Amino acid sequence: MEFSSNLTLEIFNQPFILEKRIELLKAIEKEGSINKAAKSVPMSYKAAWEAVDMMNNLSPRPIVIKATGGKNGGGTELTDYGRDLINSYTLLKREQEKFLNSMSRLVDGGEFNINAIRRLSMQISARNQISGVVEHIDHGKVNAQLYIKLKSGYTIISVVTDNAVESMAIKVGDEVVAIFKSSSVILSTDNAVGVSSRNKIKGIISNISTGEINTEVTVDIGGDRITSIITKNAAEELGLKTGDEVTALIKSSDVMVGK
Amino acid sequence: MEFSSNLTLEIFNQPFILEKRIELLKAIEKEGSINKAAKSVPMSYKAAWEAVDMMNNLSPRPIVIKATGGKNGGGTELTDYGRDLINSYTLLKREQEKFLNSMSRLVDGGEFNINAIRRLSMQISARNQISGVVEHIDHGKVNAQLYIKLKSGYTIISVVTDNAVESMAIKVGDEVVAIFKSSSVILSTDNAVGVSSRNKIKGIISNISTGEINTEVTVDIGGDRITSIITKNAAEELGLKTGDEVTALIKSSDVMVGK
DNA sequence: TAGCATTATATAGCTAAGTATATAAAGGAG
DNA sequence: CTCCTTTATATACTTAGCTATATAATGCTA
Repeated sequence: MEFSSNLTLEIFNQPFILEKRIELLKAIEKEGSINKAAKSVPMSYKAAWEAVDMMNNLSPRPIVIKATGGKNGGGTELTDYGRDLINSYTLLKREQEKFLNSMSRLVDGGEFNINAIRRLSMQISARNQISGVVEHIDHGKVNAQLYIKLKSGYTIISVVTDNAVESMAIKVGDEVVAIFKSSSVILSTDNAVGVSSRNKIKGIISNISTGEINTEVTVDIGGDRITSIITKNAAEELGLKTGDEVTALIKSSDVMVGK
Repeated sequence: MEFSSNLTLEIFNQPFILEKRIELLKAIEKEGSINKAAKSVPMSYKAAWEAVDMMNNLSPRPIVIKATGGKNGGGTELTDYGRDLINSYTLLKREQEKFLNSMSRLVDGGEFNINAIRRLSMQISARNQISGVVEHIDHGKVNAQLYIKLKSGYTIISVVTDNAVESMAIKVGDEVVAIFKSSSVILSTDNAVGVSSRNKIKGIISNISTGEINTEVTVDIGGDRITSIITKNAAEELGLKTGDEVTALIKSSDVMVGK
């Protein structure tokens, strides 16, 4: 069984953006006129014009600028906002397709139960959720070590059961999310060479928020941010302040993987 | 902005189940005939008959049984499979709506970025994902303690940052998922009264899978199951075997929350 | 000014999908 | 066997949304 769905974006309960209209907008960007765009999609000029007009009216900001008359008789161009809209829609559409695929898989696999489905759209309390690409998998007897390359260049190692790797079908090259609680992150002001934790990530403190007991430290590691919660005392002993270079230490077994 | 979507289930690339048809099936169950059902939806008999016929043809198993002639002229009834289908669809539809709502929220909140959206549909490697209801929240200075009542009767305590509680809008009565890694679960054969961990859950060992280094122990706690990974040595020392009563110990700070 | 390719607008016609309606076939109940 | 209410099937009509097409209006260019 396959699920499908036609993701439409509504404004004032009016269909605003849908698959076909995105195609039209793309064609307009390419062709420079509603006329040619309509032919290339293909659809009638009337339908195309009405679609464009409606979108422009519903949208808080214009999506296209239309010129009637003039050089080459005028033409129609996308605004920056319009281009943003296309990109956003494409992104959301892809994400929704992933969601529907997961649903199909659950139903087909006979694993159908409300709990399995609930997990499909879930927010997680863990503060640190950094996406990266699996660059290597070390299969052990029971556990597997995933090497996740972040866009900041660092590699985070996650230890999960072989079982999990299999059931989530994680392969090298997959984009995954490294998940760990902020309380699992220990900070060090030296290079922490003598510490056993596998993940040692250097960064600059971008924010310190001191509470009565605990202190929340945000470390910028170049593109991504890691949040650590340590006791107020520890923060004071280390003399942490914004701009300092610190090393974030995370036990690889504290890192979970999301896909 | 609002996203909407018309979730259709397809078989052989043919629309199979959609909103309207579910309404029809429900009406058939209630009325006992296509005729009356069509009137109550409302739609024409022809449309109703064709819809039912198509569904029955596409489905791997019949959805309704139709009798022509006989007592009261015959009638149409749902099969158990048909009823399952309605329930499943309703469930999936609700889940999809939740997903779309999350998308709307992300776009409206201006938090729009691919990472935020990726997280919407994510599987997590953590083995233990048990759903329950929040029965109490203890707000501390930095951390909050969530008391999650499982359907097995046990209450799991999770410590997360106040921040997370707020950003996920977790309230008493919400259905949430307690998430923890199997390696965070320690097992004890006595009642572990002298142990500091907040979560002590008694259960019966339903499965033991021994590897070369680690042993995976599944504990049935009455309705839910907890998976623990401990070293092979530890398992042998405790003399664990299927059917034994054990206590699963989980540090409350190792428990994350999903919603 | 005449030419142009476009936007803007109107109108006629087509098509798919539905409604409304009529009619045959079915088969148990009385 | 006749009655009853349904399924099963066919036909004419309606409607929404589209296409196809024609025509004005526009404003730069040569």
